[in-house]
Amino acid sequence: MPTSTVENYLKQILIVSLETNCPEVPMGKVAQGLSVTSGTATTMFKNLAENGWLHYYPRRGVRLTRKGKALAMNMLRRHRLLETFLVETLGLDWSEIHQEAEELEHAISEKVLEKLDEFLGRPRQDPHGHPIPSRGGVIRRSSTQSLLSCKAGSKVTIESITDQESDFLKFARKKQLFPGQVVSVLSHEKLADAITLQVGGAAPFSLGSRSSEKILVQA
Amino acid sequence: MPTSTVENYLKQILIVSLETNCPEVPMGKVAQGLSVTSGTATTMFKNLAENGWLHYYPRRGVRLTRKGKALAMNMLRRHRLLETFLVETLGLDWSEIHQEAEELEHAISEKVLEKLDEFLGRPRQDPHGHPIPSRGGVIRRSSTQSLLSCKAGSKVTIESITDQESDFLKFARKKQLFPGQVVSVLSHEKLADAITLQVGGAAPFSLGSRSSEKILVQA
DNA sequence: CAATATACTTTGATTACTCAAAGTTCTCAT
DNA sequence: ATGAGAACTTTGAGTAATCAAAGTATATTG
Ligand SMILES: [Mn+2]
Ligand SMILES: [Mn+2]
Ligand SMILES: [Mn+2]
Ligand SMILES: [Mn+2]
Repeated sequence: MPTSTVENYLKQILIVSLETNCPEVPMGKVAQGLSVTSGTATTMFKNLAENGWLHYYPRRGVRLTRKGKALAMNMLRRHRLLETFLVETLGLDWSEIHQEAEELEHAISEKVLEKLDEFLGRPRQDPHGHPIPSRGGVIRRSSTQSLLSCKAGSKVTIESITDQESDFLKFARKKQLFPGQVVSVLSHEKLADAITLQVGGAAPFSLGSRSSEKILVQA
Repeated sequence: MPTSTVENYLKQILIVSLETNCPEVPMGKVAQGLSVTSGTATTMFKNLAENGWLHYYPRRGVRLTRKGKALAMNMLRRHRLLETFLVETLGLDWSEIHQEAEELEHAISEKVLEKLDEFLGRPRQDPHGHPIPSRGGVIRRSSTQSLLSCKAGSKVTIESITDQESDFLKFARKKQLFPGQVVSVLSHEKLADAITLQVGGAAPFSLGSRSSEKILVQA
């Protein structure tokens, strides 16, 4: 049985590889995502490789094995189903559910997970708009476009918010930036590093590149 | 923050002290209940004492401090609310929920617990008939009478089943032995170490002392 | 009261993480 | 091509939890 630490590493590796569209993930991204030192992650990588979860190519990165990817997908499924449960059933705010799910995902059994999925009506995305992997480990491909890549004058629909920070999510909700919302891009200044948006009938406002990158959209 | 190991030790100590009606709990009962060696429990006791969770009286036992008892009661509350959720909301069988709750109790936050309690309608007992402590750590006193202490000819109501073993619970359900059921004690042979029961219109059957001790009843 | 059994404690070792700090390799810009 | 900096690895040490086995105190019982 994998420990919860192993589960967290594998899930983080999968998340980075989905984000970058590349199966090989550098050590630094994983260490940063898990808030551990680089030495810790290196040591762990050797361990994970020894146990068949991934291939470790020193100074180049890691790549999940079939077994590692299956576990990582399952963790993503757990995490996102739990987030959905916390919002839909218990009524928690979407800005506070990530940390809760981060713990619960390791404690829930396959049996309870299945019952939960059934209870929720087999949802296909979580409250942040992220796709929920199927029981077999298949996941819908996410959009490759963020608000940052939108031209002035375009009108797009928000697919997901890729930041789990409570403060950012609270801000996003206040500005009506959540999955399903339609956004008009009023201007996009490459040099000023900012875009100006309008959502619904509310007053227009601007986002920097850091923030607009976090919002994935569909043309 | 206490680790989940600390939480398990304190909860186990509380359970034994409630069962025996005595605040001082011997090391052996705790080690056995947690399936660790006696040396491990001794080492842990010194640790728990150093951190103010309990008083340790070498070779006599331990006694929870106010702080330790508060945490232990909270763990019992978590455990029993989770068991209730697993049966009432997700529809798991009462014979399989204990192990699930044993993990989940450490992963759930106070905030989620409160929402869960509200969602469940503030239940006062779990599926095995055990009282659920209030948020303030107050618990209903359990019955002191078990089926073993019942005289032949008496008719009693089952309050709770004090064994969490899946196999025993499956057997109990099959024999209609669960909280709320009315049982007639047909005979009680002290020397043969057995009682004969009848529940509802079903055929009478016998229980040994080991088993009948596990079923608490109200006159 | 002594001998024995029971309950408990101590000791030394192991596992699974973690960090800080020192060392190594690789990349890239001059 | 070289030297500076980034990215990565190694080393040594610490924490929390566990066990087996040896040692000690207390209770039971002949
Ligand atoms: Mn996690
Ligand atoms: Mn999410
Ligand atoms: Mn537990
Ligand atoms: Mn119970």
